[in-house]
Amino acid sequence: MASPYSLSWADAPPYHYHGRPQPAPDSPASSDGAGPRSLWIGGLLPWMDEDYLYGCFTTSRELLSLVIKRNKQTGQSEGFGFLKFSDHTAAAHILKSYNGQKMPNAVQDFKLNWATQQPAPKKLPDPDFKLDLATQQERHAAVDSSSDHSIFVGDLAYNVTGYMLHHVFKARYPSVKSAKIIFDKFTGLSKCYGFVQFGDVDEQIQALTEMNGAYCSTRPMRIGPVPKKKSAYATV
DNA sequence: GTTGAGCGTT
Repeated sequence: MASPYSLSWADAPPYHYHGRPQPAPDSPASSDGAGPRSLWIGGLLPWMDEDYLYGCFTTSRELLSLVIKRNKQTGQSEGFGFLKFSDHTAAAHILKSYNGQKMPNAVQDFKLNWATQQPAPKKLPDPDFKLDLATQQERHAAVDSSSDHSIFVGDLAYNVTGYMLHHVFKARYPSVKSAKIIFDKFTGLSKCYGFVQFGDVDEQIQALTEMNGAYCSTRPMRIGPVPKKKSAYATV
């Protein structure tokens, strides 16, 4: 008999193991390694401390430091932190290979992005600071554009990850850009719903009807339109 | 039954 948990279609992520020793990062021609070197990591659960994160990235010798932001009064993790690497290339590699992959001993995926650089204390901004502004603008643009062509996916099983959801939709709709599961910040458990973002509006509309009732893992999904995100700030 | 998450200290 087949295992009820056969999730072969949501197989292990491709980039998870870095078995080969990597060349020393001491290449003097580091001009091509220029650029941002800090990553932001979010979606952390309260129990995920520095040791846990170091354990996640032991294969990266370019990881210089790691910090989790904590509430100064309570000492509780604020759910995000920063990873600093010795060069841009290493950081970019970690971002690409880890982002969206499943976190060890947790149900959720790594949520990584470029960090906004140090909040420039009381100095005049360097010319390099433009880079940071550009990065920020890119990020905001990405957020803004993420509101279009999304669908709501409910009735998900608890074990469905963003990776699985993405896979199920991407198989039918090539324009799928992203899929995300909403997790409870404190328990880390799935809230059993998520969002899938399409690049093509026609595929979005098709999916609204075609994927309603389709199975992901053990349950039929319920598809719905996404209401406008609460726009706290009017476009005035 | 269900409608979202985001950037630090020296």
